[in-house]
Amino acid sequence: MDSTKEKNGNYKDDLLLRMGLNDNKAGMEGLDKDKINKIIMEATKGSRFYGNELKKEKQVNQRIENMMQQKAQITSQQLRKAQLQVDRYAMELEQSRDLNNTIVHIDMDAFYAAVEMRDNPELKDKPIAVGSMSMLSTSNYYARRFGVRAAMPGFIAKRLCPQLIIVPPNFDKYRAVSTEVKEILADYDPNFLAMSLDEAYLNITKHLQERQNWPEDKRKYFIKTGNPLENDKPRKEVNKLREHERSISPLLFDDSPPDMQSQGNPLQGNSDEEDNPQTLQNSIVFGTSAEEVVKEIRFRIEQKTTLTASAGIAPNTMLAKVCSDKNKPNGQYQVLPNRQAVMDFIKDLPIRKVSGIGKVTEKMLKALGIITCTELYQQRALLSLLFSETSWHHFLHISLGLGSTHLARTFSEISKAEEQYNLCQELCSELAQDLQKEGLKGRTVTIKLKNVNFEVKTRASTVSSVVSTTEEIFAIAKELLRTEIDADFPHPLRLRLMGVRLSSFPNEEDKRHQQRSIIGFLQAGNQSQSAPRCILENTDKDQFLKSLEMSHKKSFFDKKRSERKWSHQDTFKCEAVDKQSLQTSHSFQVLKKKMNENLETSENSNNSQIFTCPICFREQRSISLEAFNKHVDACLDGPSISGTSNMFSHSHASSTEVNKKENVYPSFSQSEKQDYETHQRNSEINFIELPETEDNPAKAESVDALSDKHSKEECASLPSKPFNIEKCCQNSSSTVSLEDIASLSRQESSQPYLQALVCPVCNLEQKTSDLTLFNVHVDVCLNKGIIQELRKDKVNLANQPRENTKSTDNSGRVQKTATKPKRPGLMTKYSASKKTKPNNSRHTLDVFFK
DNA sequence: GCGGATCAC
DNA sequence: TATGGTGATCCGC
Repeated sequence: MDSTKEKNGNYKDDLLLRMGLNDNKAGMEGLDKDKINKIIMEATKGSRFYGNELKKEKQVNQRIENMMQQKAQITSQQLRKAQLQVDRYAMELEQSRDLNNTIVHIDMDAFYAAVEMRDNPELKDKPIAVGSMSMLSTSNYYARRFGVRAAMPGFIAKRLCPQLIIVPPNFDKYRAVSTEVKEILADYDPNFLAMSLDEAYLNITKHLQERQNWPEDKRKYFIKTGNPLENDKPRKEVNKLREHERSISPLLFDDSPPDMQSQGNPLQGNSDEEDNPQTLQNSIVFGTSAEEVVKEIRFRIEQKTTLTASAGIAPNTMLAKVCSDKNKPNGQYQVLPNRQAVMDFIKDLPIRKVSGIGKVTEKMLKALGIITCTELYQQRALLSLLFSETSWHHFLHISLGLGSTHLARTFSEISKAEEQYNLCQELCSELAQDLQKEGLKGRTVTIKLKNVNFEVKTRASTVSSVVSTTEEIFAIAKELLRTEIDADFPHPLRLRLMGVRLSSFPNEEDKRHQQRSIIGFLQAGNQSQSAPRCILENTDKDQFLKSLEMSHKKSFFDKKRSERKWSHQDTFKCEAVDKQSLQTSHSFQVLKKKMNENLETSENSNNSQIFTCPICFREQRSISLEAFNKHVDACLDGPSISGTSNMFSHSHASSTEVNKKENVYPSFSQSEKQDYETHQRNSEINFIELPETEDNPAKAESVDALSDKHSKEECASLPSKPFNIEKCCQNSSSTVSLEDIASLSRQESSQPYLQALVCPVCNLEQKTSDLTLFNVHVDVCLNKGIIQELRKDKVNLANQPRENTKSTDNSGRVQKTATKPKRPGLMTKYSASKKTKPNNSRHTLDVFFK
């Protein structure tokens, strides 16, 4: 939603600068900036609101003054030290740069206003805003020419534009439209992350991979024509026709830079001839590239809702968000997944464009002469001395063009026995349905439990006769679960994942059938027959992935700390029996087929494969696939849970050290690294940084903060506390000399990929030299397909804080509100401290979406 | 821990 | 006439 932060400056940000503002030419229609500012100031000056704004500004100015004083005291020696420290971290970040994901940010154009205009043709070609005289939520582009913006009070807007029509918000309607859009988005990423009614992130990496093999008719869409039979729909036919015309207009499809096509996207196989949608008479075929996918998404949104969306495509969320703004409205933009493209894009980007940089941060950085990301990077050493670690880490991420490469959703653990039983039952029900579809019955019920520390347990029970109904399966699963709950009593089981599996199918037909599935691969080593499995993760797999990604940078202790904290959210809505679920089901079939193909390939050529067990992360060299599967099953089913856990953690701790080694010896060959890592694994846990970190809570705190910054583009609060250089230097690894760092700096641009590893599951080359990341990939390949496809929205939606929650508290602090819904009567901070009278004309920019 | 500041929508 | 509401994090106290 367009809120206070809008492109050409924003309403509140400029409020205090309006007195002396000058630039800007007059628009064709509407007002020039001078005039706008004048009107706003006249309406504002002298008000209590204005007084408060002045007060707040003073505080910020004071902060800036303090900062400048601190800056004046910094010695050149301090600065040099800081530079080393920061550059070391920058190199770590650079090394972990992940360009393998394709993230899309979708943003509906002037959403509320667009909906109102769509449904009331009289509003077309008129300046409108949604909201009240007290506050506007959004305005259409016509009104924006008069300076009418979101977060502006309606009465001021009226002064700017007397003919402005203010429409009261109709959230039910917006929600309904939003649902329509989200149904489309789910086709491309069932785990998409909705930030509000009009904004969402998608990770289309997987979709792109699958799409490469799609026949044309799967990418073909018919253009809706003005069929009189559809006139019963509320929308006016005239709109449809007009929108249809626009759907294939250059505006929709010619919005990316010309160089985009030629540079090519590594994710796409057969690109060129398909890069432009082929428009036939009444249909349109989209290509297989990311750009084409996003065009398709936007086309479908427009066809379905007659509303337009803008989109950004990039290797991470931070960039994707900025991109979606670039060609707004009704446009898209891509930053190609290579470092140069990212850095070029970032180069002159004003920091204020980045999500998380608000007006205060902007102002403080501006005082240091920092406006663009390049300047942000240039001043990195200084920033590390003036800002908190959390903040400068965040800044460094931004200035390197880094951001989240996956869509983290957060969930709370499930630790109440009752909830666990309920969950279990639901999973059994789900499983029973799947079994029914497949016509299967089995004798062995297995539950899989993963606790908050990622320790995995599987417990199975085999009965004498086959079972298949919810009740039958649950009866067995419940007992297995009860045993586990009882075993930990009085401590609760703190679960983040639960899965139920049925196996031991009686006949060959079932066996053959199952062997063709992904599950067959997973279980082939353990049982001659394999099983459909229904897994629900109460934390998103991506979240898991995030944690693992982070792990190689974090000590054992830090990892454990962050693992402890998972707040709660899931939003993917599974619609009942409609087109949606059919498509989902279809995509599952595709996945299964693909996995099967990969399996065959792997089997044919597995003599020389090196597999990495996704559970213990140990490499299994030169073994057969069957043996590998046996190993995985042993890991999964093995009784030594703590052992598994240790290996898990240990492996990551080792990887951390490997990374350090890489820093020191960047020319390490892959085999040397593997040997090194093996050695580390075989040696004692002395690389787990537990004692050091425990003794040094400040560091633990900081590493957590770092993980926060990795995981999401968070707002950076700006304390005036200087960064403690001594402590930091002390904390840095003593094995890295300054010369090493210097030599590394020189190699900054050298090729980081030493050798490609081949994933044993998807059989695709993973261009990373980082074994941990590779293992993460394998793990995801193994689990994600099943989880994403079979996971249903079991989490009680009523318990969701709200859909656009984007934050996870994995900082180790006590979580206050994330998992439980606020009670309606609760006094909010705002109403308790400031609000003087109830606001009856309440309207918000975002609303719970369920 | 709590409350203020910041940020997002 | 009149300048939102809510959730989240960070940080100072």
